[in-house]
Amino acid sequence: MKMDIKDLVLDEHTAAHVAELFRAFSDTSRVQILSVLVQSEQNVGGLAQNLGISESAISHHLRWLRQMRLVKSRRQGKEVYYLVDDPHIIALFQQGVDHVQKER
Amino acid sequence: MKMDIKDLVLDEHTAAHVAELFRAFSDTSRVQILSVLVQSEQNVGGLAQNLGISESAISHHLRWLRQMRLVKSRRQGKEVYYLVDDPHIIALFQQGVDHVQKER
DNA sequence: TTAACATCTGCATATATGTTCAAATGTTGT
DNA sequence: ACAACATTTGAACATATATGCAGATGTTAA
Repeated sequence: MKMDIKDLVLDEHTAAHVAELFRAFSDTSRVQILSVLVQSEQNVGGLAQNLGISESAISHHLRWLRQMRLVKSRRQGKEVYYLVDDPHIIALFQQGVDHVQKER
Repeated sequence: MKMDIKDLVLDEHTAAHVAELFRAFSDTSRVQILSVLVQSEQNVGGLAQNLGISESAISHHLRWLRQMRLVKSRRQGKEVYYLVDDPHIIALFQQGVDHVQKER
């Protein structure tokens, strides 16, 4: 029997989801945000202050990450704390960071 | 001594590189292309035919991936064969695919 | 050198995306 | 209820990105 290339290709629907997942890590600001949230819980203002990005921009990114279910949020008083708690996501992200840092 | 959040944040330069790496996997067409090239060598025409994407579009993507050093190319006659041969990249990609496929 | 085929390239363009701004919403303490 | 603070939201805008098209380049066989 013969091996068909089409059997190797991800169907478009799955591929779109994979692309969407990786898109979460494809922006400099989001990478910086996630580099914190994979290690410790943090609120919007704290992130904005430490990353030098506006609170609004941070919030937009977090909304996106929340809709993708990549971060969890918890309100404590006026503040909302975010974190990444999925070990697979953390591992995936860290692997990308490691690969970049190994290249020098 | 106290733990500063700034110590957790990836510097902008590194973050930009990480984002760039993940951007390679952040487009549906590229994901489909890579889903083949992580498993077997393939040429431009073959990819175009099996993915239903124009040869020009495929070539544009491959140029990008080549510049990122994520794929290797080898010319055999008129055809140019591409593949992904870095085990870390393959693992990273596969991990993303696995995560999506586990979610159903 | 031609012809035929495969791939690549630059440009144009439509769409997607990140950020800012201003205003809205939510929360706490007075 | 009000003021003060934190976060969210939607609209507008500027930039980035994917793709098609037309032509250029590379390769082989005659």
